[in-house]
Amino acid sequence: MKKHLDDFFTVAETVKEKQTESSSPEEGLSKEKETVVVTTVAPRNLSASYFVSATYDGNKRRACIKLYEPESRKIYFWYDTTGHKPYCLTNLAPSELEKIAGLTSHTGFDHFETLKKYNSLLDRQATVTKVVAKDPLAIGGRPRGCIRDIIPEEYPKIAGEQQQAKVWEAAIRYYQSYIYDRNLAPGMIYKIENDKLIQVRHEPSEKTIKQICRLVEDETEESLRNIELWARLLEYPVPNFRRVALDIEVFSPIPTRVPDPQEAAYRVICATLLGSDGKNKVLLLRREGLEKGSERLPPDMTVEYYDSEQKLILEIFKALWDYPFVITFNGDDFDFRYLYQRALNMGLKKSQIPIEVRRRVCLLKYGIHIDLYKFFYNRSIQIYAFSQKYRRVTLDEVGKALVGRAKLERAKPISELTYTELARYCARDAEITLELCTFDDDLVMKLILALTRIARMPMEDVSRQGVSRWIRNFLHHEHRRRNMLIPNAEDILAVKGTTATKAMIKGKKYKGAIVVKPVPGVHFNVKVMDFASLYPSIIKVHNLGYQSVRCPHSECKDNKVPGTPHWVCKKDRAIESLLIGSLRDLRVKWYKPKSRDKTLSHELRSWYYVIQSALKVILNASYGVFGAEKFALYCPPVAEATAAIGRHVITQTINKARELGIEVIYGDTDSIFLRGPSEEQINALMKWSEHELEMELDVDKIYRYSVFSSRKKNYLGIFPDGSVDVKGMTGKKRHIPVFIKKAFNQMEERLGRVKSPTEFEEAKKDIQQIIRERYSRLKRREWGESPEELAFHVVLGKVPEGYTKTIPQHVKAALVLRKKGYELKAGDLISFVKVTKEPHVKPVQLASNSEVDVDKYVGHMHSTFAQVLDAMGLDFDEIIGLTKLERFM
DNA sequence: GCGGACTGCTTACCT
DNA sequence: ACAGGTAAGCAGTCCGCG
Repeated sequence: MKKHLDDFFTVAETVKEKQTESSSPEEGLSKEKETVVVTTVAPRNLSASYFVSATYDGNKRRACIKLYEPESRKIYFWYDTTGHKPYCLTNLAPSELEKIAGLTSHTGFDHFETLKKYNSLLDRQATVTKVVAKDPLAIGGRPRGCIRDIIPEEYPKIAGEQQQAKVWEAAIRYYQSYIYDRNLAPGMIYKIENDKLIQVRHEPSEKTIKQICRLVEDETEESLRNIELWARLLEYPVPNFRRVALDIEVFSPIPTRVPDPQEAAYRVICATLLGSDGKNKVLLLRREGLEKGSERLPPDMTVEYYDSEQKLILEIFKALWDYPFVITFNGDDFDFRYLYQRALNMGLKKSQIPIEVRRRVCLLKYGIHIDLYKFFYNRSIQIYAFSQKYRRVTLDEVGKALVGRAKLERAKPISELTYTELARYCARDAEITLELCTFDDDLVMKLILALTRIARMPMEDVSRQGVSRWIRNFLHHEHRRRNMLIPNAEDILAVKGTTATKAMIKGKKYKGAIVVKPVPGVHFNVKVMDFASLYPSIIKVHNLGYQSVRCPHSECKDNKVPGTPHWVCKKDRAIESLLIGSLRDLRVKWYKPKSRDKTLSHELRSWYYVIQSALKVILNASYGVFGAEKFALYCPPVAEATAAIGRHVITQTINKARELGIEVIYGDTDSIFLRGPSEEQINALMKWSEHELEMELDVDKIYRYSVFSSRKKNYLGIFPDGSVDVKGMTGKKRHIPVFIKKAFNQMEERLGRVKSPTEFEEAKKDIQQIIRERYSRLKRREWGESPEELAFHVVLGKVPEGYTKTIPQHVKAALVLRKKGYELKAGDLISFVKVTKEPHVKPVQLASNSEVDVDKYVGHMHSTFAQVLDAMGLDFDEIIGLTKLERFM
């Protein structure tokens, strides 16, 4: 039954039919086109395999699950055998629906079912009609004539104002609907027995799950059950992913221009296939007059020369039919799209192409395509999983930051490289790509798998979509599991309304967190306490969710949210509160400590680290999504209530600290900075928080001393080991010239050596000396051969034409570059120097030392150091030797 | 016509 | 396409000034 790869082409059957696979609003319309189904249909019985993806097969008209069998390391397709069909729900009875023109006669219509669902917005059972269809496109996805549009459009014509027609759950992708209804768990292990998909239990983890449940025993029974469900998902082992990294190079007649994949007008001249199984092959296209070159290639690399581009591409395709996982960096928008179009251009049949091109993504017919560009582009991943280690999402920058490997420098355009230069260049890209998903014991693959399990979505989707989709999906799943109607966003908004508080920032929807004005000065022996996951804790403890905030019960209206007109339900637990609360508890009480537990095996610890990172990413976004308009369960009062309770919590805590005689020198959102608190005072505050607020307040950091000016979000903290925590200081910001940063770093180093107030006085003198020295170097114009170190580096937030209101300096510099023939995109980093002549900026590449505006740089030094000097009672101008009178002139 | 006070825009950062 | 709050620099505008 296990078909060998070489048989694929023979099994492939071409079916001329409307393409009906996975309709989705995001992907828009599928054009009528010839589709090919290449099947590796699972045998009637298949051993334990990982559920890695799900789709809808338009030809078979059934859900299709992709299973990765870790022994053979192959993908098998299992097609639904339960007869599950796509549907949507409506409030109209079948008798009413039958009157609607074009509904029961719709070609995709199947039948009606009447059922009961719980409407959580109104807290009552509702009778709804399930409109079952033959395929998902009949429900929605076409521009006109979908069941979900016909019902609200046609019904008023026959019924007038009597009743409003409502449709629910019509925009859920079919394969997601299938996953929810069958309570399937993507990322988990299944086997096939007699064509039935059966989940496999992993016995060794049962013990662990009992342990976890004991750990959180204080919770309600419902929480406990929910925690157990999550724990079962997360405790399962991870497979080894057999994968190949792919990178291609394309000829381009214009060196600065990347060929357009829509046209694929130029030859594919090189490709690298680098497998996790040792495959390491560079494919080169023979071209006239091209030199071999003298570069040495790695000994384990095989180089193959091709006379025909078609053969080269077919060799790539062979790998795409073979590997269960294919990794690219930007394959969605370039490599796969280009290969697909190029293959069509040369007359290959779609059945010979292993790629499925959609509007925004490129998927594989056989395996799973992970586009790491999309994954690393995800802001939450960037910030919370990789703590901003990379800023711009380029292979070079992410590679350097995470695996310490940069792209190869290239002196010539791609098209002019010799064979060996080209091979090395392309191979390096593939190496970085593969390493990005193998480093730290497959961290990235494991992270994607953990998120797949939590979010209940296919690996392809979870690696491409944002955190709001992940959260939406696990909440949707929970709705279905509990037979709850999934509300429409506009209904939530209509019932719950908007916000009532006034934001500090113009244009924001509601008031956010509190930042306490710092006490300026140098404070020794500082302890920083903070609430573990403040907002998720609030959501958990205060039962926040769209159904509970402003619930329909009059008896709950006295349960007010401080500082708002909102109230919270006292009767029913909101599912967001339950689920986010469970995830919080699991992270804080189990996964985070376990990820540091040295008694565990390295392997287990690394998996626990991955899970705690995945949970961190989700928890950090779990409050924000409720205030995000695009979130499917958008509910501004929930976000507003969360922030309001947060303000209440921090102010109460500060008050209590003062009551206990502790001096609070600063605080931001969920943290308080305490000067010289005693052990007893700390303990008293922790106990109070536990009892009064039901929140865990812990000592997060200890500073030997800290340095505050009067600025918020701006301080230095010196740890006991002498390392320095720098927050918000200009001297550390990415855009500031290296020349200024160097002096700032010197100062930082000096501060790290200070152990006592007496020593601090010594350091003050040295710091003044550091500043004086840098100042006079600037005045003497001693910064090196070129003004490189004086360059500011500012990211272009949008294309230069996008700046209509003002033209900031970096844009002015960018426009100069453009004139010189540079191509500029949003996200590009512009480096420029401040010069004396109009328009006072110049791209660093074009600037010379003589035109530098030294006084501007003195000004920048002034403001950079003022942030620290203010705290020390020093003045920049006095340090550099200006008298008060001179400053005036 | 000019300069200071002000607002708004933009980027980078903090939680 | 998770949120709001803060700092800083500059662009552009308004207003007073015999």
